[in-house]
Amino acid sequence: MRQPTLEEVAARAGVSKMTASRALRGARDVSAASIEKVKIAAEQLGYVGNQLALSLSSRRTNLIGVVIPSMSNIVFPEVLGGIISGLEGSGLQPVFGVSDYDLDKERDIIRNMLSWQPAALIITGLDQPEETRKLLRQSDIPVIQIMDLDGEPIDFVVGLSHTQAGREMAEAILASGRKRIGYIGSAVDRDRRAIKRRAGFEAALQDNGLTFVSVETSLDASSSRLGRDLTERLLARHPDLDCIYCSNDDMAAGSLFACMKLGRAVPDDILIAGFNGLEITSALPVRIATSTSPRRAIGEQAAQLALAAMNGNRKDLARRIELLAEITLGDAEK
Amino acid sequence: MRQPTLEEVAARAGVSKMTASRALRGARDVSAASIEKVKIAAEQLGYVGNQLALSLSSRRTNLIGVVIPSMSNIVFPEVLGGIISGLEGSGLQPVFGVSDYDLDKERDIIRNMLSWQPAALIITGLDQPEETRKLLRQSDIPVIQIMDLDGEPIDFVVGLSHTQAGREMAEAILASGRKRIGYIGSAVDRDRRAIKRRAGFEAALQDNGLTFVSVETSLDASSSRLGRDLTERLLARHPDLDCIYCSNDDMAAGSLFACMKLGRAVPDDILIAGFNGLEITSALPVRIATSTSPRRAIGEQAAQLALAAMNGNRKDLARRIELLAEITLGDAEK
DNA sequence: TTGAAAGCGCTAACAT
DNA sequence: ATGTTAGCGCTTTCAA
Repeated sequence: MRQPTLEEVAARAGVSKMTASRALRGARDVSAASIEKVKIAAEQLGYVGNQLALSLSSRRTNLIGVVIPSMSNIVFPEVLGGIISGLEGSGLQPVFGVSDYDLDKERDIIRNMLSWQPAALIITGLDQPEETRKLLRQSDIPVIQIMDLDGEPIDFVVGLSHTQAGREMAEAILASGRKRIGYIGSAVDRDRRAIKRRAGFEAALQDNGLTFVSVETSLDASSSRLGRDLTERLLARHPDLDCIYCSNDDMAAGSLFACMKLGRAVPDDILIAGFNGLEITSALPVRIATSTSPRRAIGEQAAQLALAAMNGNRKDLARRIELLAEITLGDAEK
Repeated sequence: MRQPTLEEVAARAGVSKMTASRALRGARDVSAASIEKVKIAAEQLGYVGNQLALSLSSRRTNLIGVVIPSMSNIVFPEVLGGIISGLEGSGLQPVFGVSDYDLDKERDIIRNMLSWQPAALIITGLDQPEETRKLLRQSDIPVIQIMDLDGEPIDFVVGLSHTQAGREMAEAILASGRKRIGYIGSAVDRDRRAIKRRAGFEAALQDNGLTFVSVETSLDASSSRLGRDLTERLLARHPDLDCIYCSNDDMAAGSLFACMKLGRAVPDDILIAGFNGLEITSALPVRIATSTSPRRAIGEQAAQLALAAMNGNRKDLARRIELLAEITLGDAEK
């Protein structure tokens, strides 16, 4: 059995398609009697409407395309949560794609999304290759890039500087007197924001005449297990480290667990630092150092920016919205 | 500047709309010369295509609607990952909605999704009220319910019995000799699968003449922080517990952290049990007890079932696919 | 306040 | 191998 169409609703209500359409959309210029009749008919038939026809006809959709690099890192679902909440009540429907940190895949996803004529696009990062940027520029729909800030946005960007976040963490750690610092990294070939944090961190070390004493990295995605394994390897070679900077909090949690197993006192003996301020950092037996990324706020602001760009004048809107990461040394805080 | 249409591509290539359409879709009955001309024209114009028109005209979309209850519990993004992977190469595009465990919100999301004429719908749980079920039955598209197994599916269900998972964990724990068991629960008003696990666990206790010594619950969403706080409260009142069953692994991790802070030996002194088999359980300094839910497999199988139901004969497909949770007592394993 | 006509951009079905 | 016609289900536009 086919879905009933507007035409059938109209027939049953004894009015024209147009009157039925207006009644269902809550237009003003319709008599109360018509509205009543149409609503009843729609209810009886179980009318649902057809967005394909609606959108094709009206030449606009209520779709917002969202592309994130990963689903298995809780940070991105949290950003999505922020986007959903920022879109609440707007009638806009987010559509997601996951790129697996693959820029070619990202381009394909974006191309596919564009064919749905979305009202706006929210994509992660600023490092899209020219081919993708061209696709987006041609489309003429507002593009909001999120999470990063180090680079040039296509239209708008909402994020934070990871280079600076890395630098600030290094400075705080150095200020606490640590000197023999190691690094553990995940997905080192593709997590571009982690690479920026590391670069910022290293730049600050260099300013102080230091470098990482040792580095352990992997191509695997970040996980607490990986953090634990890389830490064990790192400490086996360099037991005298007094700090480990981790590519993110998943890694840092694992790093902490490794230290606990090895009987290393955190943070007195060795300081563990991550990035994101995941919920778990507030429950760990020891508070590690971390920068709390405003990821939910990024999602919300991006959603609101998308709404504003769709409606108002795009030129009037701020191109760059910088949100700050809040740094803490955890239990090593003086 | 408007997006170029197929008509414009055809004109530039010097062929009809239909030939252009066929060429772009890789149809057989088109000359190599036409294909070449059309592809070049499309490339030059930056043609993207319009899925709205395509789907309206062909009366089928490549959309799969997916409704999950939460984004902040990593389990559901992992299911989405499984769905995405199961859909890979099929040309199908998942569209997500998050219900916040709210059945009214879920109904609205489903209604909205139906208006996009999806090829199939994947929704979480079996506990939809009659109104939602009616909506889905009327739509005549395949509905795959996931995660649960305790109840009657609309069309298909892929999941596991949480009642049984709870029962099995209780039996394993009792077999290990524990007798004074407490429970901590999150989102107790809405996490219906956690409620089923608890019920199964309690049923097994009862079979052995036992009950929970004490219970601490909260309306808040599960988190390691909540697990830690509830455990502290529970142990303050009942320091003699020899086991705590937690609503899930996030809670259990927090519970473990609380025990570590309190200097309680896990698992010798007190056994901590959760549910899901989250990645973190493999990195914790102590292995807790947990049931590893096959959540990624559920996503993949649901996706494949959706594909099969769209193409083949729905009647030929298994209505219920049961996947098993793998139980472990962690370091308490004999 | 209501309706009729036209058309959104594409494909199915039927030509040729 | 290619083109023509009709139409998907709705809204826009214009007229009444």
